[in-house]
Amino acid sequence: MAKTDLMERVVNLSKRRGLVFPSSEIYGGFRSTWDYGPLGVLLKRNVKDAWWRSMVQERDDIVGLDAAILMAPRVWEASGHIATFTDPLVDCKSCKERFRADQLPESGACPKCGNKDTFTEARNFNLMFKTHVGPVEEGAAVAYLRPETAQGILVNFANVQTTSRKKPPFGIAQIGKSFRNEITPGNFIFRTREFEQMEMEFFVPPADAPTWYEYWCEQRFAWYLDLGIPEEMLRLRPHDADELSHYSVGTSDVEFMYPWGWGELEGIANRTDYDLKQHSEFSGQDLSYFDQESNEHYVPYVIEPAAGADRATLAFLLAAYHEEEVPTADGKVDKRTVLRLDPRLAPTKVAVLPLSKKDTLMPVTDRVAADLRKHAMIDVDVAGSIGKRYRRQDEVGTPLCVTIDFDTLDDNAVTIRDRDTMSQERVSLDRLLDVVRDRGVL
RNA sequence: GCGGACGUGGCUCAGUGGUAGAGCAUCACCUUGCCAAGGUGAGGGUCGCGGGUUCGAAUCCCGUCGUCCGCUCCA
Repeated sequence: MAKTDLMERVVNLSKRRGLVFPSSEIYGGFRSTWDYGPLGVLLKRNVKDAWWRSMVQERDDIVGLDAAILMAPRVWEASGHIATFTDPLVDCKSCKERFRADQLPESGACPKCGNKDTFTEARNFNLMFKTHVGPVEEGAAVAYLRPETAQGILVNFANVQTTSRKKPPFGIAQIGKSFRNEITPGNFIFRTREFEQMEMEFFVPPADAPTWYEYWCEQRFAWYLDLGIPEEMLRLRPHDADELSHYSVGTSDVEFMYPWGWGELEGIANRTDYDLKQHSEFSGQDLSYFDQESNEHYVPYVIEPAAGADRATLAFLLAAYHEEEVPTADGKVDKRTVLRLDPRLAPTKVAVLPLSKKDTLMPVTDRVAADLRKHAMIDVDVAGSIGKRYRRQDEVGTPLCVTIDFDTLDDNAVTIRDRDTMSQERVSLDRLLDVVRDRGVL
């Protein structure tokens, strides 16, 4: 399939099957905003849950946090966001090129048109959303929507460290919304002004920072592989020195082969002790750590894997989308659309399908559904032919279908049908949960 | 922000001045009973939004919002 088509089809499927809708659609939409529908919210939640599980639940050196989106404005002065998030920009009226006003002397005239003094007034592009706290819009009451979740973690370093009794190396993980007034959002949910981040700040002794940086690059790359993204669609790209952020001495991006080319999925940065030192200075609080063994104070270095939940969701969708040809009963070829999502990410885990919606099959259908429901998101579908219902489930990536037929009433068994192989297996209802669990679906 | 293209029912699209159509999808009933699209019927759009021209506009003009592509930008 042509790559340009893939994006179109995934956007189309998202709308058609209730994964992602344009926000405020009945009002004509609102740029850069998207709403996750009934299936989309499940998919995205599964992505976040998988991240949280690997970061927090399955480790004893990382703890969680949920910090406020609104923070003291001084936080952003200390972090450097107020200074570096604002770019005065001008446009050349002749050739339409855009320049940073503070770099005009270097760039001289437009390379294209050669004209001078044809620039528009400098306008400030502040990537932070500004708002006002309290009823009066005064300068003193200004506040910002956080442009990254990281600062909520960094300013809580001492709180978390003392209450959790963790010692470096240890990390704090957080999932939450961030906001950036991007000049050019686009590519569906890839770049939006409101987005959700999955960030973890890992605090380490300064000397160990390079080692941990390498470690997290490998870990994070492996996470995407483990959840089903093909290796050829992933790469780890170290930043050149001139593209490093103001806080970083080393950054690598985990990039995904989107239909429009390689694009960032996650960035792993060595933020050094920049943030903690800045916050120490601006807040007046000591944010160093005292190491009993070496008997010395130090400000930890921070290794930060920062992932985008929306980008990851999009990547998993793109990687999972397949259209394939299957033979029909009468020897012809049929097309089926299937999302080959890892079962851990699939919005619906099991579909319960009575072969007939005649009254005789409904009581047992209800019982099976009630049992499965306690363990996972399921969908009961009684409408249309059984083949049609299989296709419906394939299209949204449901790993398993449990089909109840008239024999079920006699043998107390059902048919389990697999999304990927389309194979079927007869399973006793007594063993149903175990079998579903064995398939990695629970 | 600039340039170009586009915006018709849930989806894909036809319809270029005389009050809107198709396929798919959805729902009901029937049929079928393990891999979609068999039958009958039903619901659903005033053509992104606002304004203008006209006796009359989805169809022309202006504005606006949104989408895509290319720039620009992009911690």
